[in-house]
Amino acid sequence: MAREVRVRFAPSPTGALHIGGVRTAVYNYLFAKKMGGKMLLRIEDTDQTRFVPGAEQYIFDSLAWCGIELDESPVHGGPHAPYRQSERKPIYLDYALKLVADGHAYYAFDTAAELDEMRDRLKAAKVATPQYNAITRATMSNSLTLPEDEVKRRLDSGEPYVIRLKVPRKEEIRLKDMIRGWVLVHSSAIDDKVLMKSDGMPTYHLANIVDDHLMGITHVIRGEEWLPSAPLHVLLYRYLGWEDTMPEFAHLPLLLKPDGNGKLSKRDGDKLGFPVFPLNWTDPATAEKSSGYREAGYLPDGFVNFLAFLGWNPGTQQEIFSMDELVEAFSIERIGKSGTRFDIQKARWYNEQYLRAKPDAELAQYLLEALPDGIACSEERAEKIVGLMKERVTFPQDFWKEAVYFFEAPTEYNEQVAAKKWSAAAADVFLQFKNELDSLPEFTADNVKTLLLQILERNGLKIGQVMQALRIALTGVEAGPDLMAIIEIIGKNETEQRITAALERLAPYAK
RNA sequence: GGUCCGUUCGUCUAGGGGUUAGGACACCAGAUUUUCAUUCUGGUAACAGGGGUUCGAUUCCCCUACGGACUACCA
Repeated sequence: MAREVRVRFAPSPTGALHIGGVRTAVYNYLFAKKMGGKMLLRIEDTDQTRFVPGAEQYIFDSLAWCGIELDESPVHGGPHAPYRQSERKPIYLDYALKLVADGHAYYAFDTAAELDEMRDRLKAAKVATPQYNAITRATMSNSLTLPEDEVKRRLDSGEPYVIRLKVPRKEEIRLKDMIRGWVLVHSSAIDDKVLMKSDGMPTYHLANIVDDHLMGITHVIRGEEWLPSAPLHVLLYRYLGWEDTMPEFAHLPLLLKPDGNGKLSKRDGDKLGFPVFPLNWTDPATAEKSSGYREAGYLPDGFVNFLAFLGWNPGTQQEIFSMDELVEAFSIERIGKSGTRFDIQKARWYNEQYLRAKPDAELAQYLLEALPDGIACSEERAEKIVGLMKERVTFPQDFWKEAVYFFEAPTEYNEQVAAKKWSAAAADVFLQFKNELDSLPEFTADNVKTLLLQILERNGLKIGQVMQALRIALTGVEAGPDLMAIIEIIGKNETEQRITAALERLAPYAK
C-alpha cells in the first residue's frame, strides 16, 4: 500500500515571502489536497546571520491570506514537532557523525582565508570549477589528510571545524524528476558540501534531508534553483540508508521578469509598478517598504487562480478555478518545464473576473469601508452604486475612487469636454429639466429619462446633443455608468442643485 | 568558464509524425450604448536555426544559437 502523501513548504525567514515562493506553496497544497495527503510547513532557519524578525509571521499571514491550510507547522503543531530547524539543532549532529563513522563524511579545519587561497590558486591554474572535492581535499586540512591523533587533538581543543560530505570522484548520479524525467549528473560536478557548519548548525542540505526523512515527506515540490543540488541530496539519502523511502522530486520552473533577463526579483516590482510580495512588508533593518497584492486590492482567490496558472494548466479551456476546482484538476504532470514570464495584466484580468462574480451586497462593503468620515451611505444605496460600477473596476478601492460624485457635487468640471459639449441650447434644456423635475410622480431613472426626452423633443434637440454636457454638469467627469441611474441615486434635490451650480459655472461656454 | 535545465503567437499556454497549429491576456477593428467601460463579432500574431530518421516533421534524434538556474560554513 502506498504511503500517505506528505508534502512540505520549507521557506527561510529571511525577509518577505516572494511570490514565487507563494506559488510553490500553492502547488504543494494543491497536490496534498488532491492526493488526500498532508501539507506541513517547516521553517528553515539554520542561518542565524540571515534571520529577519517578523519574516516567519509574514509567511503564516501570507499563506493564510491565500487560503492555504496547514496540517502541521510551528504554530499548528504536529507529530513531528518542532517544525523550526533552529529548535531541532540537537538532531542533526548525530546524523553527520554517523556519516563520518561510515566514511561518507569528514572533519575539515580550513579557515575562510585558506579556502579563498585554494580557490584563487585553482583559478590561476585555469581549473574550470574551483571546488573542495575528491582531488583538492587532499591538499587541505581535514581528517582525511591529518594524522588521526592530530584530528583528535584539534577536536578536543575546541578548534572550529565543519563536517563535509565525501563526494565520490567518479560516479554517475541519476534522479527522476516528476517534471523533467531522468536527470544525470556526474559526481565530479559536485563539491564536498559542508553538512555541519562551525557554529554547530547544519546546512540546508543536511537539515533538509534529515527532516524530510524524519517527517515522512513523500514528495518534494520546490523551485528549479534546487535542481543542481538534487543529486547531492540523492547521495545523502543513500549514505544515510534512506534511499528506499526517498521522496519523489518535482522541480518547478522559475518565475521570470516580465521584461529583460533573469528571474523575477524584488526590484522588478518597484520598477514596473506591481507587487512581488503577497502582503505589504517593511524591512525591519532598512525600513524599506514593499507593496503586497493584498493591499493593492487583489482578491486572494483570484490571486491564487492566477498563480496556479503560471506554469500549470488543466488542459481544458477553463480559466477560472476556485480553490476546490484547482485541487480537483491539479496534477504535477501538467506543470510545464520552461520558465514563466510574469504578466501583471493577467493578474488584473483575474481580479476583475473575481470581483464581478461577487454579490453586490459584498461589494458594497468595500465602498462603505472606503467612505471618508462624515459621508454617510446606506447599505441599500451602496449596493445600487456598486451594481452600477462593478463592470468598470479592477480593484475594490476603485469603487470609491470612481464613484465620488455619488456623494459629493463636482467642485470642478472637465473643462475640455465642457468647452466642446456645453451650449446655450443645452443649458436651456437643463433649466427646463430642473424646473419640471417636481412634476414627476416618482423619481426613477425611467421617469427622469422620459421627462428629458419630452423636453428635448419640445426644443427640437436629440439626446446625443446634450447628454455629455449633462453628465459633466452632474458628475464633473466625462465618463461613467448610465447617467439616468446616477440621477436616480443622487436624488432630486441634489440633481437640481448640481444643475443650478453648473448653469452658473459653465455659462461662459454657452454660445 | 563549468554543470544541469529549458525553447509553440508580445505574454501564459493546448497540441503532437499528416491539424486551416486551438484557447486566454494584451493589442487592433466593427457592432451595441447618452459617454467611458462592459458585452458581442471579427482581426493581426507562433512551432529559434541547421542537420538527420521518415513517404511525411512543429512533434523523434543530434548539433548550434539563445534563455535560465546553480557554481558559499545562504537557503
